[in-house]
Amino acid sequence: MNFTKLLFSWYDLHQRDLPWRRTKDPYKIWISEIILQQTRIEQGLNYYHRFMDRFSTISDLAAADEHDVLKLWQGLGYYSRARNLLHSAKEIVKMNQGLFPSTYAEIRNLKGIGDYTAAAIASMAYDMPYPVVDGNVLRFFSRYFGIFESVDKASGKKAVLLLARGKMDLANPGKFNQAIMEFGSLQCKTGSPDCHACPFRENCFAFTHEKVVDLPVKSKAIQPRKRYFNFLVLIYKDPENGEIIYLRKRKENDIWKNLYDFPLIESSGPVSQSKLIQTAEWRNLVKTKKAVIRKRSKVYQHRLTHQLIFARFYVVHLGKKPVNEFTPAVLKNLDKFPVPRLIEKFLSDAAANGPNVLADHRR
DNA sequence: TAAACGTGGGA
DNA sequence: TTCCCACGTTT
Repeated sequence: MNFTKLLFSWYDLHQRDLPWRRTKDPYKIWISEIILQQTRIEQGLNYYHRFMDRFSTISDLAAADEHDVLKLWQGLGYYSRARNLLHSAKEIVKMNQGLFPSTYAEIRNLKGIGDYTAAAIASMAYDMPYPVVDGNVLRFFSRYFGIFESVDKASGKKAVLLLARGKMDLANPGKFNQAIMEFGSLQCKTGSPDCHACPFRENCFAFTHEKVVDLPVKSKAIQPRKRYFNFLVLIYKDPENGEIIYLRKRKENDIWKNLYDFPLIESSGPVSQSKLIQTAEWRNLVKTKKAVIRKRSKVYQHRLTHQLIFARFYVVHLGKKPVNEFTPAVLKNLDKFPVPRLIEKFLSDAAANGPNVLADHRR
């Protein structure tokens, strides 16, 4: 049996029924691919449904506020994916009257769409023979062909891409691509691949040479940078509106761009409370003498790929209305703002731990 | 081209 | 609990 036949008979038995597999709509495939890029299917599924309910067409998305797109994306991480989706939707409306482009080159040109996603959309929506090379395909083919170059380097990926082109079923590019990724994901797994029941075992280099555990080869992980965040959760009890909390929109080219957190004093190492309140930054943020530190949180550790963040939250009740550049929000509207997981976690802890420290009980 | 970009599953 | 790792694109 040839490669495609083996693959398809495996796929016909094992494929999962997922909404984006039942459509040829390039918009739906696009959205699902972007969500699934760095996200597991189980988690991505919910986001996909919510996204489609909220933005059912490209024009709907193009007309959205970035704030709302980020809010919908909250918790998924890699927020540039959401910003790029919006950017490209606007581009499609402007350049192509809202019609999704239909050539590989045009698709590939959209912001947020790289080699993998362009191939996925072109093959699944239009049945064009562009092989997808995602993490699953890299793993499977590096084992199957015995590729010992690092698959997270350009040369290793290129080698796999060339071999994938040779295997591609030109009659069914969409099905071939879905099948090969599903195979890598479910059968040729990272940890303990099910070689015993694998239809390709006889021709698999790694299996026949006992190199399954050695492949694929990856470059070594990088050391995360340590950062120390001292957040100031400034609360002012407004006579009319109740507690106001001050949020900061992150603008710089840094993590969580365009999401919200709190006024922040970043330090080069851990800082004690007594040292912190002596700093110029603290005095600049807490201008009034009538301020009370209501709570100092535990240190939250938040690990990103390249950063290890140690965060502490100081809940400060201000005695008088502050004048500052931050975004005021009443407590009940807090959940309208897109925030990173770290902030979400702090807020839910604050709400869960007895009397809400964010509420001002003084009279 | 190497580094940046987040989160969560699972060991 | 902590640690390690997976997942594509951009710059």
